[in-house]
Amino acid sequence: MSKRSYGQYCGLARSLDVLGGRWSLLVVRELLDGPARYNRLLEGLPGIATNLLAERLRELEQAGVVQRSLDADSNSVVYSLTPWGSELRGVVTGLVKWSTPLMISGPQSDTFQTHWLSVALSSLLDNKHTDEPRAVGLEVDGTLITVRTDKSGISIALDDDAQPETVLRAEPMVVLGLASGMLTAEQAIAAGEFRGNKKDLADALSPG
Amino acid sequence: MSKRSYGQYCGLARSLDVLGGRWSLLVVRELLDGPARYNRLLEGLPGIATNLLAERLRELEQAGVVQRSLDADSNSVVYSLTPWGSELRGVVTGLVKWSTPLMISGPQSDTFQTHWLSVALSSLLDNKHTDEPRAVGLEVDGTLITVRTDKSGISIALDDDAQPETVLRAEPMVVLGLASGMLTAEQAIAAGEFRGNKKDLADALSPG
DNA sequence: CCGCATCCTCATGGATACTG
DNA sequence: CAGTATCCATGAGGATGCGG
Repeated sequence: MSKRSYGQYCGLARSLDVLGGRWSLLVVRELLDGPARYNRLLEGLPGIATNLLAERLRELEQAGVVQRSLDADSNSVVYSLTPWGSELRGVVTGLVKWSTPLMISGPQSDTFQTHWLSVALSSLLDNKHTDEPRAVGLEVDGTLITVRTDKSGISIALDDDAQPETVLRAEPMVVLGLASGMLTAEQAIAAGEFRGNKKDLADALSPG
Repeated sequence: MSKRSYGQYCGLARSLDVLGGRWSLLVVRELLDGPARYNRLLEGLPGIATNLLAERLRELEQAGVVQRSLDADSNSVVYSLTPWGSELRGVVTGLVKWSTPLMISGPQSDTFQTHWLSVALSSLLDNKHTDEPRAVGLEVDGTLITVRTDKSGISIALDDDAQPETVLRAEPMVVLGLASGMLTAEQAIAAGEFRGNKKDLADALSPG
């Protein structure tokens, strides 16, 4: 029991032996957005100490959650999730959904990064679908998020070059409130500046 | 940021602000089996320090995950999950499923308690159903677990007074291997002692 | 007994400096 | 850029005490 394990033959305990360390699941969250280099992870995890990130990456690699590879072009280390690690998406999604009450209230001083919203939106809207395909833009914190819905489901894209007709400029909390169903479309619209078609926006973001 | 928060406006980070502390999710696991008193929780969480359990219970209560009530009969404190706390079942289930590779191999020295198996079996078999209702018994570590399947789904019961026709006596790993599909029915049967109908057992525990 | 609170020790985490 | 080394602060673990 050197590396402080719970020492229990229980699925949850063994999962937490791997993922329960501080920052571990947040590292997984970053990598769910795709492979990333060390410094990119540092930026996405404000507050983490450099030694801790290195340690967590080593632990997760040894456990088989993360794999490191060498990018041929830049000749630098790239981290990504293994197939088994990618299966954590459902758990992360579940926690994001569960957190909705914590997002509506709570401290305003927390830092915010736009790509975190893409995880949250994927989670909250994951059973959303519409007969007519739509592409709606959200301008949050200077970044455009494109939400596409069709009958097969939804997809979230950051840094997309598409120019959707409808664009909402709003605060993260308003977007989350609308997506989680805790704000009505009218309340959300009243809280933001808009260009384009407001109804499209409400349709795209109201949970199915 | 007094009580070490991640300080991120992100659903996963805020969930972990509440649940990420050591032992926190294991406390939730214990309470998913039903309300419990302090000493019962201590027994179910071997290795936890008494002050830590008290602290975690206070934190979880303040966050709205756990509620404490006073049992009228025994005049003692009883802990249970709030409705919001109960919504963590899906997350716990997801982690238990994800942990399967960790359960097949790994240290044999870990402690084991039968009621942990009931969480795991509920998770692994949750989409199981059969046209003809069955009740199959598993004798593990001296305790009888009854697995009932019908067309509406499955239910797991501990300390049941029912006497199912089929009873398996097997090691936890064998039960989990069969339930997760990592062991075939033949391999599982070869590894255990049996009374009754082996086929019923394999049918009941093979994932649908 | 039950439900904690206190005290003490040591492992872990956090901040910063530094290096190939 | 991708980490390692170092040092200090904090939290976990274990024993014990204590009122109800």
